[in-house]
Amino acid sequence: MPEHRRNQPPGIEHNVVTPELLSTFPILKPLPHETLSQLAALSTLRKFARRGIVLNAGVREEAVCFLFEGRLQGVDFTIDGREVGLYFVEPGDFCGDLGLFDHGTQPEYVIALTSAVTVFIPMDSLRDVMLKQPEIFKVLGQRLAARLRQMTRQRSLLGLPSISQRVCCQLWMLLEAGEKGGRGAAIINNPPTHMEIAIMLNLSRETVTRVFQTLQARQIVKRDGPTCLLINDPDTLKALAEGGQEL
Amino acid sequence: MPEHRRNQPPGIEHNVVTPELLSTFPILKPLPHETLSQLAALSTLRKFARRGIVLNAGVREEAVCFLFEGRLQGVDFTIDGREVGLYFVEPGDFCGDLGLFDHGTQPEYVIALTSAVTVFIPMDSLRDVMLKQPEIFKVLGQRLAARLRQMTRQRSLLGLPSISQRVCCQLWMLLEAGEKGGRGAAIINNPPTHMEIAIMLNLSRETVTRVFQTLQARQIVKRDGPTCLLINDPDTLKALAEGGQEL
DNA sequence: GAACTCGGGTGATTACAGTCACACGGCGCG
DNA sequence: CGCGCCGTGTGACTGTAATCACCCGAGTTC
Repeated sequence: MPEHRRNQPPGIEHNVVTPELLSTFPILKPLPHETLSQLAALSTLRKFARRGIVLNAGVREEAVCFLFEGRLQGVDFTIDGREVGLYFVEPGDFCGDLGLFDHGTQPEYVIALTSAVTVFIPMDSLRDVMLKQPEIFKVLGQRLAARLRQMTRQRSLLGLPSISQRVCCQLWMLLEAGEKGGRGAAIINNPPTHMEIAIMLNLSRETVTRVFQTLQARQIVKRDGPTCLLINDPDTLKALAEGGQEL
Repeated sequence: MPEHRRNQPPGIEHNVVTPELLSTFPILKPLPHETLSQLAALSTLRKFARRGIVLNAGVREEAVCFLFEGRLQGVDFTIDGREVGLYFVEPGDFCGDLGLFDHGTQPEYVIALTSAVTVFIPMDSLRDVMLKQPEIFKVLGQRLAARLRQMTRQRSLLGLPSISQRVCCQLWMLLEAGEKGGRGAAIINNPPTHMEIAIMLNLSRETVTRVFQTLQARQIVKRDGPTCLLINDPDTLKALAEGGQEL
């Protein structure tokens, strides 16, 4: 089969994982080409439809999931079936890496928020690589630490008694995570739906909608099509998030 | 100075950190004696009164804190000053280790719930040791993973709509963490105060008290002095925690 | 032993977010 | 095309947990 090198996704169109594809992920980039080739040979490319289940909770997942395209969300379910939003996974990032460290089961579900293209790298192989390459080990440790930091922040969000403050704080965090456009206005691309925000903040969907209504009425944010949320007035949003101002 | 080897705490009475003291911590135990001696020479023994601040949030802590005696709690504060309970630290465990991985600042406060005896080991030295001893690195990674798992569980607790279920779930987790006495009855030693439970569950102290009142009235739990909580009926508690039964 | 603090216990009141019910527009799909 | 789903928008109602105010007893400290 002749290998056409197209512009962006190497190997994608044939559902084949190439070393080049793997090297698009920042964590894997420093690895020698040979190692990448070995990993690539063992890896599988998997596509998911919206709402598809990428990783199952409670089972020992046998692979780490690297996201190439789309957007994933880590979610958990309470005993009574309520959905709880934990974190988002953006392209270039990965999830399901906890087992690398402790051989345990996957603690939470990961689902596709949009249709998504992922690469599954077998956990054992990746662990071998990681233990042999202290650099990778270090970076993975850093990522783990970052996850913990993020969870701690999110947890303290939930402590906020004011509901609108919670929503504004979450918006603010989304803004920080994404590109922070120039002063005076910013954009959140592909913002989470009201429902997705709601489960991250322990709120009902309606409550989130009502907060957004108020924010829009006060011209602080503005919808710009279904894939874009304009933040007209980041300063006020920040003030609201920090409690310096009431909604 | 003649060295008296007393029964339990080696060096404690003189505020000196000995290699023996360090080796009482499971993570450090596998280290060669020489390494322990080097670490011990750099470490300091610090005692804290109840409510004392062990680690500060937002600053780059220069040492990892190992708990020898007492009980610590990781707490965060919301922007409006509300306290949020994150986790407990029991003797033999440690905290403030996140910076080992990413050189970042301490994300949350750690305070002493009781008077406490701790050993502070300089972060740089410990990091050197960890990078040289892959075994230790691995164990530290496991601990980090465990923290993440625990936070995820705790987070899903917060999603429970029923307040009493939340409290029962938390009690159940405390039971699992501690010794699980024989069938039919169990004990939680030094249980958290109502206030401490409340901030972990995003509840008010009064609400926790009321739930406890109901639990006691139904003979499911029973106070046994200020330092001991008897779980008379773990099965019912479990049912309540899992929502199989209403309170 | 008085004066504290701290943990726990209780009632009355009330704000407020959840729930339910329904309506509407866009979009994919048979 | 019509159909149904999904994300959003809105009103009415209501349960419920926070808040406030207070009390009590047990330890500490001076």
